[in-house]
Amino acid sequence: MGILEHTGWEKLLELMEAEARQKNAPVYEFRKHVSTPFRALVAVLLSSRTRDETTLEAVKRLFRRADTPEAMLALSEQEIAGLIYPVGFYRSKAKRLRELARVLLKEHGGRVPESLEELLRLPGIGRKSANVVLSSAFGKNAIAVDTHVHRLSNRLGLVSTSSPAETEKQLHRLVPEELKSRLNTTFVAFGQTVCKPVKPSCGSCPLAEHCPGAR
DNA sequence: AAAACGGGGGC
DNA sequence: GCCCCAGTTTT
Repeated sequence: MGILEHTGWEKLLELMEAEARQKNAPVYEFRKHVSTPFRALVAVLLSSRTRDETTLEAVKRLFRRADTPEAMLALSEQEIAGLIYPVGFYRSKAKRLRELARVLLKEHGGRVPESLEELLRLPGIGRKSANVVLSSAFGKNAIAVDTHVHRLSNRLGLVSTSSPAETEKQLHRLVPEELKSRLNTTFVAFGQTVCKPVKPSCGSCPLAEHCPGAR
C-alpha cells in the first residue's frame, strides 16, 4: 500500500504545503520576486547549486540594474559578477547570464520563448530549468525534476529509480495534469523544511505513518 | 577540515 | 553515465 492510496494527490500536496508554509519554506518568498518570465529564467540559472535565500539576495540586487535582456547585455561580465553576490560561481554564472541575454535578443527578440525545445536551446538552461520556467512563469503543466522532487518522489515510494529522467517520466504518468505545476513548488518547499536531504524530520512529519522512507 | 548543496555541459 | 565546474554553507 503506497501513500497515495491513503491520501490521493490533492490531499498529499495539501498536507505537505500546510507543513511547509508553517515552517516558512524559502521557496515561497523566492517565487514572489521572480514571477515574470525573464526574472524566472535569470533566477533559475543563478540558483544552480545555490539555496533560494542566497539566490534571492542576488536577484533583488541584480534586477535593480538589469531587469531586461538589453540591460543585462549592457553590463560587463565583471559588473554582473559583482551584482550576483553571494551565489558563488561568479565567472561562469556572469558569463552565462550575459550570453543568455545576447541569445534572447538575437534569437527571440528579447522575449523568453514558451516551448520546452526553444528553452533548452538557450545557453545555461537545461531540462530542469526549462521546466521551472514553463511552470512558474508560463503556468504550463510542466514537471521540473530537481533534487528535491527526485529525492521526495523516491522516499515516498511514488517512483523507484536513481535516474531523474525516469522520475520525470513516471511522475508524468502518475500526477493529474492540473496538479503537475503545483507539485514542483510543494515538493521543493517540503524538501527544504521537512524531508531534507540530510536528517529529515521524520519524527514530526505528517506523512511518516505511510511513508516507506520514514525512519 | 570535510562534506553538502546542485544543475549544466562536455565527453 | 561520469566527470568537471568552483563559492558558500553546514556539519
